[in-house]
Amino acid sequence: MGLRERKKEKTRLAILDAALDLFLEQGYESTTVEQIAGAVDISPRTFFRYFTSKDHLVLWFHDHGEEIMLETLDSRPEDEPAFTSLMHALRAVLHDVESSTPEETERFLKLRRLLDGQPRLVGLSVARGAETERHLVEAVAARRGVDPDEDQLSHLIVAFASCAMRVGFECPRRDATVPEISRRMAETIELAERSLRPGWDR
Amino acid sequence: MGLRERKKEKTRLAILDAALDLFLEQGYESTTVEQIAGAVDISPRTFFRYFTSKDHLVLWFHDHGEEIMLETLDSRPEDEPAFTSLMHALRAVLHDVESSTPEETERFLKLRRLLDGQPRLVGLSVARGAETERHLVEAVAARRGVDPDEDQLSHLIVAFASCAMRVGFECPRRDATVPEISRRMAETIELAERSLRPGWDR
DNA sequence: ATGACTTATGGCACACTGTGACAGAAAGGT
DNA sequence: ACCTTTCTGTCACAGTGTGCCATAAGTCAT
Repeated sequence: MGLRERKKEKTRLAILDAALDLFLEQGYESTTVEQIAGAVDISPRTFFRYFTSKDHLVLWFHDHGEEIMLETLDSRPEDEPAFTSLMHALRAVLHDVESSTPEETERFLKLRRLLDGQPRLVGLSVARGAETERHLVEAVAARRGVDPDEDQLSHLIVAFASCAMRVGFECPRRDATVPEISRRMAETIELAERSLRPGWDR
Repeated sequence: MGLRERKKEKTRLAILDAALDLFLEQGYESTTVEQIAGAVDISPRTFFRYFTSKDHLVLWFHDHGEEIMLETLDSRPEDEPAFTSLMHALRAVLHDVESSTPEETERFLKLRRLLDGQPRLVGLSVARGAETERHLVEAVAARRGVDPDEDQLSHLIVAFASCAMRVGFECPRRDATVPEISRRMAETIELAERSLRPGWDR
């Protein structure tokens, strides 16, 4: 990994950190790209080369999460019920958060604090989740050997799973620590599994 | 209802119709507010007095739907399980679409065609749905006599319900008629109810 | 009708996001 | 050192969305 790439990664994280701090300090809307760029000493134009939009900053976490979910899904046994596999994938994301560096953890918590009670941003996040769902539906349909366009159950399985994820992540309001979030998420997963009829996902 | 209000309503619908047609014709992104305003002979400034944003055009349906759902929820017996009530609320929305005027139906179908396969717009719609969910959670929590901040099950009930709604609405790709959509939605509702353990929503 | 009142509209200036194009700087390879 | 590739800043520009103010249209008296 050359100097170039290392520098880029450093810049990317610097932008992200500066932005999160500014957002938490003065609010998302009232922070401009110009301010963020100023804080890390780059031009606004360059900002848009690192993040395609201001919104993209808030969605940074999703890209990573989606990757982990798809990988985990791939590694689960073929004959495992799809919803169970998805819940494992969800736990894998959680585990990744738990085992990440302090810097990453802090970013994650800052983002959570930022989202908390800001419908506009939660909306963005949910919308991004819908995008992820499309990929998951394809993976699930492939596993079940059906056409994703025709099979409603594949859609429902993924939709229910991402509901559980969303409830688990959003529910714990106020400042929370990673262990607290983790516990809460585990509770939600259990609750979801208890709510569904055994074998519903075939 | 005075002349003023009638005129306003007429303008609002004229804007909506012109916008939907332009969107379907040349795409959402490449249609400007200026064009839409031009098509109905108002100034761009006035456009923003009818719709707070260009995106708002796409969300027009939600406002109505949310209203119906909350009303229906209110009219259901107190002791009915919450998820069942939500499914009834969903059927009420559907019924409203079925029994609306040809103009309204056409708008609905155009909107569906517009959303179809446009992640950006589906995202908007989903994000708006998250907003609705917050209101529904409050209503459901009130019915169940719990604090919405503490009770995960209330969140899960609403989340599952809105999943079912989303799957039902999105799933039928391609041009569809209202009866087809309706049938599909009924299927989804049944599927969702079959998937859940009886009494899970207490 | 005439006038007074309220509300809707248009026009203007403006801030902000996001993009294309180009020139110069930085890094990589030889 | 050189040349190539990639990154960066600057500039110009299109588009969305808002505040402000003057004017036009509607409402409601008398």
